[in-house]
Amino acid sequence: MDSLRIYQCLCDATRLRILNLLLEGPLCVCHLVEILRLEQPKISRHLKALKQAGAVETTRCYNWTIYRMAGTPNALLEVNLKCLQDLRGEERQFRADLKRREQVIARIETSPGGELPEAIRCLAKGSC
Amino acid sequence: MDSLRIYQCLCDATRLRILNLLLEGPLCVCHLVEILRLEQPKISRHLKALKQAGAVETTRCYNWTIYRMAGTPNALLEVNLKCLQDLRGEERQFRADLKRREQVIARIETSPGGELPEAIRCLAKGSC
DNA sequence: ACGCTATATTCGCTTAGGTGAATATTTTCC
DNA sequence: GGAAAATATTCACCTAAGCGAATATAGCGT
Repeated sequence: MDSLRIYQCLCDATRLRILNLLLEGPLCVCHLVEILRLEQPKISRHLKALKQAGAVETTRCYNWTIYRMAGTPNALLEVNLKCLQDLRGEERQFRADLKRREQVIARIETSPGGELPEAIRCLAKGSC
Repeated sequence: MDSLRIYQCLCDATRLRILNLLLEGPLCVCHLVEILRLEQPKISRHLKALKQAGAVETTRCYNWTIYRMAGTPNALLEVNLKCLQDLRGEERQFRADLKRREQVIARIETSPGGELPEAIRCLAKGSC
């Protein structure tokens, strides 16, 4: 059953948190680690599951792997992602994650070039 | 997380099959057993899960327990139920179940009163 | 009250999937 | 080539949840 695969992939709190973040824009793994405050292997594993389900896509930028929402998701998935966006404000955890995301993005953008390599700044500009 | 509970409840093939059937109209457990061709305890267990998730409601009619879709489901659940309805025709298993449902309903309606007690016929008429 | 039918629950087992810890791989930079 | 950073994978363990079989409960008819 096809829809089952979608629900199985939405059926984990960490994956929902990741989707909630990526719906706002692409992120690389290390920033997801920072925002979610979870172990990196854990996040990588869930990212893999999301990718296999066709929810997210990746691009390589230097040695960062940048995750973004997939361009043309399954219809059922798409509906649920829209719901997830509507829930943004209601779920406490989602709000907290988005707040930390803002801080991280702001830091990248205002970084004088020292703290973070130039490469990663393309994220904020959407150039990779 | 609230949405997680919804997805956990949608994340099982048997429960999706049950919802697919109940979206067409109420059914009692013994008819679900007949249509789904699964063991009764298994179905009862999944019905319990669906009830706890607020997806279905029950009424007692003599000694039949009649399950129907809940009147006012959670918004996220509601969206997914609508999707489920749209998928009716596409999922092979859903179609087969609905076909057997038609046969059962027809048999109830045309039964001369002998095969099945009067009580169960209220189902088809929607009077209980 | 008793038996019958419909439904619900319990039990022990099994399996799928999540987890942390450790390690491997890939890429960049010197 | 070698070190370092970012990411991915493997492993053994653990837990949640589904399962079949057996049993319990509940309500109806006689």
